[in-house]
Order: sequence, then C-alpha cells, then structure tokens
Amino acid sequence: MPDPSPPTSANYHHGNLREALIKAAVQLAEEGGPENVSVREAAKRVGVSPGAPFRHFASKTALMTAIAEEATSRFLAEIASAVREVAVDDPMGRFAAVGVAYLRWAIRNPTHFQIISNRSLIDWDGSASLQRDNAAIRALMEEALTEAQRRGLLASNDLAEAQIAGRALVYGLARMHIDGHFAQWRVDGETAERTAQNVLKHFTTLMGNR
Amino acid sequence: MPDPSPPTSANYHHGNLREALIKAAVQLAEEGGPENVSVREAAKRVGVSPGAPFRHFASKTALMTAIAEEATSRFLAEIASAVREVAVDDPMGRFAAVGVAYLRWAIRNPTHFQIISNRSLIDWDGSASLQRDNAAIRALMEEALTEAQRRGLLASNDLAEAQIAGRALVYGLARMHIDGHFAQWRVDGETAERTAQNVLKHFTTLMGNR
DNA sequence: GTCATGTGTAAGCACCGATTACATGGAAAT
DNA sequence: ATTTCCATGTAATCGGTGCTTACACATGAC
Repeated sequence: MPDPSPPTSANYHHGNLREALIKAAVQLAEEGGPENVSVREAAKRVGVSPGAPFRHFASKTALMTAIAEEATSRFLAEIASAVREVAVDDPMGRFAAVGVAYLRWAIRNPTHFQIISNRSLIDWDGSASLQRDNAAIRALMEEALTEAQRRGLLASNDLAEAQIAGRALVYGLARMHIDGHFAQWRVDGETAERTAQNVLKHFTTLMGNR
Repeated sequence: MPDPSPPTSANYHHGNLREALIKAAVQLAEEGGPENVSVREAAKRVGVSPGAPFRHFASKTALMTAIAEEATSRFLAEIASAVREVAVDDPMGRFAAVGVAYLRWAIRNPTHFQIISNRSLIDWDGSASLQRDNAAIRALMEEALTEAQRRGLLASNDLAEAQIAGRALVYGLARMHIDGHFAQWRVDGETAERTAQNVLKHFTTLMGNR
C-alpha cells in the first residue's frame, strides 16, 4: 500500500500559512475565548506541523498581536467613519458618535474586542500599528471634547476629568457586555446594544451644557 | 551520607497546606499577574510534591476560586462599612460611597481585583459565597439608586439605565486602572485614586437632581 | 541545470494541569 | 498498648502546551 498523502509538491508548501493561521486562531477564540487559542491546535486545523507556525510568528504573542493589529485597524476605520458623518461644528455630537461606534463595534465583534482588550496576550509596546491606531481612537475622542470645551459646550470645567469619564463609561459598558455582566440585569443580547447606547447618549447630553 | 531530609514525621504532613497554597498563589499573582499562577510552582514554593495540592483543590480553578472567595468577602465588607457611615436619608450619598469604596479597594488591592475580575480563572457558578457576596455588592448600589429615585433625587427617569450607567462608570474606572489605561494620560499611581474618585463624584452629582 | 533561500517536517525540550497507585503517620477504636 | 483506618502526602505518568533545533524539500534566480 502506497503512502496515501505524501508531502508532494501540491501541498508541501501551504501558500498562505500566515493568513490561514490567523483565521484558525480567530475561530478558536470564537469557540472558547481568547484563552482557548493554541498554536498547536491552529497548526493542526490548517493541516501543518506544530513547528510550522513559528516560521511566520516568533511567538504565540506575535500571532495574537497580528490578529489585534488587523482588528484595531478595522475598529479605528469604523469609528473614524462614524465621526465623519457628524457636522464639523458639533463636537459633542462627534464625541457621542465615537462612543456609540466604539460600543457598536465591541458588541458586534466580541471575539476581536476581547482579544484587543486582553493585555496579557498581546505585545502592545512591540507593535507600532497598534499604538498608532489606539492613539488615533483616543485622539478622536479627545479632539471632540477639547473642541466642545473651547466652545463652552462642556458642563465640566475639568477637561481631563471629562475625558477619563467618557472613556470609562464607554470602556465599562463594552467590558460589561463581553464579561457577561448584562445578564445580571434582564438585558438579552438583542437589547444590550440599544441599552448601552441609550445609557451613553443620556450621559453625553448630561455632560453637555444645555 | 544519610538522607538529608526524609519525609519524617516533622514535615510529612504540612499542617495547613490549604492556606499555604493560597498564600503562595497570591504571591505568584502579585509577581506576574493571575496568569502567572501555576499549581506546580505554588506547591514547589510550599515545599510539597506537585500532586499534593489536588488533595485540597480539585482543580487550579478551585484554588483560584478559593482566593476569589476570600477577596470578595473582604471587598463586600469594606463597601458595606463605607455605606454604613452615610446618613440613611442620603441615598445619593450612599451610591457615591459604594462607588468610591469599590474603586478604593480595587486600586489598593489590584492583584485580588484582577483575580476576581477574571472570568476565565474562576468558577463563578460553582461558588455560592461568590454569588452571594457579588449580589450583595450589586444590591447595595441598586438599593441606593432605587431609593434615590423614590425620593425624586435622580435626574434620569429610567432607573435601570441609571444603574447600568453607574456600574459601567465604576467598573470602567477600576478596569482602566488595572489595565494600565491611566498611563495613557499623565496620571501616576498616586493621583490615580484621587482622579478616579473625583470623576466618580462629579458624575454622581451630575446624576442627581439639584 | 545548479544552487540559495524560504518554508515545511521531525524530534525533542521544559513546563503545565491532572490522575493514579502507593506510602505514611496520626488519631480513634478496641 | 495495639490495631485499624483514613486523611494527606509521594512517585510516576499522561496528554497538552510553547518553543527550539536539525534536517528535508520545493521553488525561483542565475
């Protein structure tokens, strides 16, 4: 009996192992959370030996970082797009748009949000794109609030405090959602997004001078 | 040369291995985060074989859950104590006190807060004390806001929304601190606690009817 | 056609959580 | 006082993990 599947020219070289590994790792995270991702299992699913992934990623952290880079890029794009749809002379509207878009993306992409929120799986300091995109997201929020204060549209007179508060609200709501805290109230997935956004909008108006 | 340290009667039975393991595990978490905890390493530090811990904890999760139970109990006690120091006819004051005490504990006990905030290391559903204590903490906050609304002291007319908002603010601030987000602003440990509490107090007054 | 390079395999390291069979020693029962 | 029993330890082992090293091969440049 001949070898049923020798490493012939057809499959010895995968062709796009890097992308395939990223896809497999994301799938593993979707099945059992980011902690469930294992390089070996991803390699197995792609049909490659356990050592192969390390030709493309120096470490498991590097693999997860690559996933985070892709995700953060899309995250930023969606937030920036939402901001662009608000009138330039409405900073509080831009601020609210950032928050709503942030939450919307986090809720609709829970796996990726969990990955980019997990400090221990990712090498933040080692990725220029991660730092740049995250800074850009922060800048979008900060610009809106700074401009709002300049125009006297902000209730608080402490800009830093308002920025931290806004960030905490959005981040807290997003984390409550992915950590399952909403189940402690009666909120059921479907309404979670609407509820969180209502809370956010209510507070952005509360932060504004009306 | 005789056996230098045989398992004689003096040390064959540890005496209080359970507590010793908990202490060692907490120390490991303090050194490198909750992910750094390993049952084997804790056993080694206590001077016991790798299998011994499993006589006292059915799994690593059970060990971490035991740590979380102790921590949550102290967490609740401190919050309850802070609430008791506020006048009974000042529900918004109680609400603020819960938030401040919550944040204060989280900031001063970052290791334990990280452990009790990590859903994947702990068996939440399997611990009655964890569920009870967490429910008690939630109840303290909810009671305050509910009473505030009953007395017409709440700006929002949606109680559930206000509760989620309050929770999100406190939780978001706490997580931002342990996740190192405050470093992105100029906040430096010392002032982090004061800043977070200022933000919280500012918003509790914003939430109130004045 | 030859060869260098990139990309895979195979084997193996140290560590991990967890299980099993066995050893031990203290306390309770007689 | 002796025996018995059981909680609590050890030793060995299993499958899984991240990661490294030595080697094989397929492919593109020359």
